[in-house]
This record gives sequence, structure tokens and C-alpha cells, in this order.
Amino acid sequence: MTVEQDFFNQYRLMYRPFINQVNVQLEKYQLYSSQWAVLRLLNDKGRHSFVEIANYMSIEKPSVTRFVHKLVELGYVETVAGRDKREKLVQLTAYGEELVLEIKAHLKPLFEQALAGVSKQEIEIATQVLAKICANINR
Amino acid sequence: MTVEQDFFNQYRLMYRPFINQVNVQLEKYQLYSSQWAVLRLLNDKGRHSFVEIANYMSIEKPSVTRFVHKLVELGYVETVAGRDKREKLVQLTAYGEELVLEIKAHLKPLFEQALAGVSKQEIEIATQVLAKICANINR
DNA sequence: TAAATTAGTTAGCCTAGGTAACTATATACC
DNA sequence: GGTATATAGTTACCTAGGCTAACTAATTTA
Repeated sequence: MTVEQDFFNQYRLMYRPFINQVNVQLEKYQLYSSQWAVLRLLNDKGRHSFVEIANYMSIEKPSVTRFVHKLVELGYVETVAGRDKREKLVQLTAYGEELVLEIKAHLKPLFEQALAGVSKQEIEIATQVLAKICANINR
Repeated sequence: MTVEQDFFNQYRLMYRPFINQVNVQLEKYQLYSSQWAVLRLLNDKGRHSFVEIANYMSIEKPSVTRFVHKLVELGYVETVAGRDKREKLVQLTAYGEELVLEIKAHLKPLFEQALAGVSKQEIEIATQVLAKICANINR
């Protein structure tokens, strides 16, 4: 078995337990991990149109419509007029912004426990590897 | 944003494009990436019971039943009697074994392209980080 | 100004997971 | 030994979270 295959095997193996743990932590906010990913994007990089969110997350527009409508219902985000009459921008509400901070703090222990015994340097290398793969794949 | 959160964000971001690419490559074998993961397990580590497969993949037994029945239909695996009358072991057929080799070769270029510009050493570190997380989470 | 493109929506489908409840077998406990 | 509990796999049905196709409205291009 090659190092490459090994890596992707391990990558895959981690997915379900990780997502399950995150979902357990997010339950009290009525969120799933994919909805949380949208909130994080809006918090870290400001408002985005539906198409921008779709591209960022590598999903299709109808899926974004559903996520966003759910998040609007929960009062975490709102849509505002975009650059022209077609476009709508999604942004966090004041409540949503508070919540993101709270959730980040709430998730922190999980992330730290998951990465226990791994040095900062190793985490950074692993992060760079993942980023590089994204760039290679989406090219 | 902490290095931990950054890492998990990047991890998540890679998932969909990666799985989609793998699925495209597996289409000609009528497989999805999760079914392929089962075949790989059987090839790399020999025959497993349904429960063992469920534990390894962090999924529930009914999901395994479905996977395996699909793979039996395709003629890639077969079930044999286990250690007692309840247990059934799943193993590759001769055809399945050939196929695993073929698929591994078929996927190799994709993995190499995805990891282009990443050193063996970095890949190994990233793999260890992922394995460590699995161990930490499942504890 | 007609044709093509783009943003978002709607409807309906599929995968890949889940839970609950079941059968058959095996083990543990009085 | 017989009853209670546990375990392996199955069945039926539910859900999250994707997808495509076809649509409307607005915009850009030819």
C-alpha cells in the first residue's frame, strides 16, 4: 500500500466519528455540522451570495437555498440586497454573531481533545496538506 | 481563529470535492466510495464479520447489511459461516480480489495528482495526525 | 432588441446514513 | 437446567444532505 492510499484511507476513516461528535455538540443550537460550516464562513469572511457559498462549500445552489432558509428561520442569518436585483447576500444577524462566538467556545474542548498529543507544528503541516489537496483537486 | 479550528475547517472543506472525484473514478465499477472502503478493508485485513465492519467504519449494522448485500450482488464478495451460527464473515471473491487490484491501480493517478507538490514526509505526518485524531475521538 | 447568461427557487430524486423492533443464537446467573 | 441478558444479523421506515432539471427574474452580449 502506498503512502498516498494510506493517507486517503485514514482521511475517510476519520470522517464519520468526527462529524458525529461535532453534531452532538451542535445539537443544543439546533444545527448540523454543514449549517455550522456556513455560519463559520459568514463569520470569518463576511457576507456572501448564495452562489459564493455554493462554490466555497462545493455544493449546488439548491442545497444552499435550503441551508440558508433554515438558518434564517432560526434567526441566525438574514439576507440583504446584493450588487444587482438578482443577487442576495447572506450575513449573520447580531444574534447570529453572538452565537458563533458561543459555539466556537463550545466546540473548542472537543477539538483540543481530538488533537491531544499532536504538536502545533504537526497540525499546521496537516492543515497545509489538506489545503494543497483542495487546490490540486479543484484545479 | 486557532490552529485546531483551522485544521478541522480545512478537513471539512476537502471532503466533498475529494469524495466526488473518487466516485467519478469508481463509476465504471458500479461502486461508491463507501463500498470501496469496505472492499479495501477486506483486501488489506482479510475477512470480517458484519459487526467488525460496522465498528471499523463507524457506521451501524443495518448500513453494513446493505453495503454487503450490494457487493454480493455485484459478485465482489461472499459470506461464509463464522465462529458460531449467528456470525457471518464477509470475504472477497476471486473476482473481487482481481478487481481490488485493478481499482487500486485505477485510483492511483488521482491520489498522486491530489498530492502533487506534497512531500512523502508531509503526507506521512498528515496521516499520523488523522490516525491520532481517530484514536482520540474513539476513546 | 433578441439571445445567452446568471442568481436564486421549486420539485422531485438518490445516497448513505440513522433508530426501533425483530429473529436466532449464545452466554450468564440463580 | 431454565430463565434473563447479550449478541449477530435483518427488516421497515425515517432523515440529512446532497443531486438534476426546469423554472423566473434580472442582466449582459451580440
